[in-house]
Amino acid sequence: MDGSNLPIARSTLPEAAAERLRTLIIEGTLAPGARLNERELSEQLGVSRTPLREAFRILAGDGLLTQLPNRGAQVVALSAEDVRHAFDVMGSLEGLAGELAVTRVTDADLETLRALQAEMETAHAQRDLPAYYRINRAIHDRLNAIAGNPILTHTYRTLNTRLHALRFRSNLNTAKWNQAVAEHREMIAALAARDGAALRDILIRHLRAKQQAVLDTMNNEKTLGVV
Amino acid sequence: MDGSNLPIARSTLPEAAAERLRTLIIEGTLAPGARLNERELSEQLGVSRTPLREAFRILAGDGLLTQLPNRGAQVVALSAEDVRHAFDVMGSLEGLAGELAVTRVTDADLETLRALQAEMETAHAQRDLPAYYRINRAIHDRLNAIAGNPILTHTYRTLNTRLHALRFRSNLNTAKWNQAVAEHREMIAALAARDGAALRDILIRHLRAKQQAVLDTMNNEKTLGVV
DNA sequence: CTCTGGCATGTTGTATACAAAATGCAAGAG
DNA sequence: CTCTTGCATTTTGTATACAACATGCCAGAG
Repeated sequence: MDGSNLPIARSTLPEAAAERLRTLIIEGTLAPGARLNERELSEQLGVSRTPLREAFRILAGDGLLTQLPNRGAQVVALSAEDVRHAFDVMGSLEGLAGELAVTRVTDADLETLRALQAEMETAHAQRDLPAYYRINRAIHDRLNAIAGNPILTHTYRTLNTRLHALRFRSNLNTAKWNQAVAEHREMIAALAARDGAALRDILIRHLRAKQQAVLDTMNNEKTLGVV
Repeated sequence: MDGSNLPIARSTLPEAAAERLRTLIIEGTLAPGARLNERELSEQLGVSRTPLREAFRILAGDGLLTQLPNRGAQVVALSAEDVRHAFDVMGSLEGLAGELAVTRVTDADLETLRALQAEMETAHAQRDLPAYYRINRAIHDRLNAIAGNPILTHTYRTLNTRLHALRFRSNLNTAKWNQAVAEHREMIAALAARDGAALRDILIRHLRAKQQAVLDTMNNEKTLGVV
């Protein structure tokens, strides 16, 4: 047999339910702080309580739910402080990704990234925010892949998922957006130059700006009473 | 009511079972790669399969187990490559802890750390390895606490737990041990001087040495056929 | 002898029933 | 009117029964 054994993603009910709930949480359908009734949810999802409870455990491991004994599961509500902390950690991790990527990047990788960068510039010029987000994520995923450290990727992705619900709502003013796109250009330049320290600095700066944007949005919403 | 509401650690069966299994895995009673039979384990632990399966999900979230659909749970076996990756990430995280600690450390903190350092020197002089490990862990936990970032602490601790089983077996030759103690001295000096960059460098170097020790041990055991 | 197919057995996946705990409400005391 | 106390109801926790799937063995064909 050759190496082309495609795994066929057979999923179990707990995983499927967890995936579904994850989406509902990130999209905000299940709001932060909401308590999840097992019977009710199990009926809505069409599964029994047993696999649903396993799904809860999965999501608790992801940091999307908290579970209190005899009091059920609850969607995590991140405080501004939590966001600060999470971004600090993500910055460090992405900085490491940059340092590692520099030691492993190939010309083909750079080609791919430059293509993505071009797409990003187009999306930026056309003020296409959804496309921008999509490409942005693709670039950062790519960088993580080049770094070649699965544990790093997994850790980063988990933290990122927790923040995803918030970032969905982060507003990007023109100045910040311009800045972000410029930073992406710098990133690719540093990577091409194999300058790990520079890439690390840019990535940390880049993430700090994102952090600030999210915090500003949170603060705004709080002031306006949106949440 | 005053603020002294002690939480009373009421634990549920899944958490208790997970804790128990965690210990068994770290101590090596449940060896890496071992498959866990649900019925058998549930009888041994005196719980039914339902809470045990939730325990499996918890441990899978910690990265101590892998679960395959219809094929049960299995203790994770870390490859040398995995260890390398995990230590790289831990280094980055501990480096961040150092940078953050520098901005928040108090004189009282330094006093505590110096006391621990003195204990460590004693343990080192007396060649008391268990005591050394205990104090070493206390110092690193302390540093994380000073950094004041719960998400960082949690992420670090999770990774650390995964590696714990391995470090239990890492042999420390005299030269490496001397080096490690000296690095601890440097750490405290950098922290006292509030020199974040220096502290970060020391911590990363420190962890890289530990990484090498663990990898050497793994390699030895493999050569000798211990595992 | 080797390989395939199918059956018996064991193991995991899911649903459900029952037990235990928490919650909300209402009645009564202060 | 407010606070406490006990009960009814709801909700979560655990055990168990049954279904679906995987595994290993054996028989029979080639």
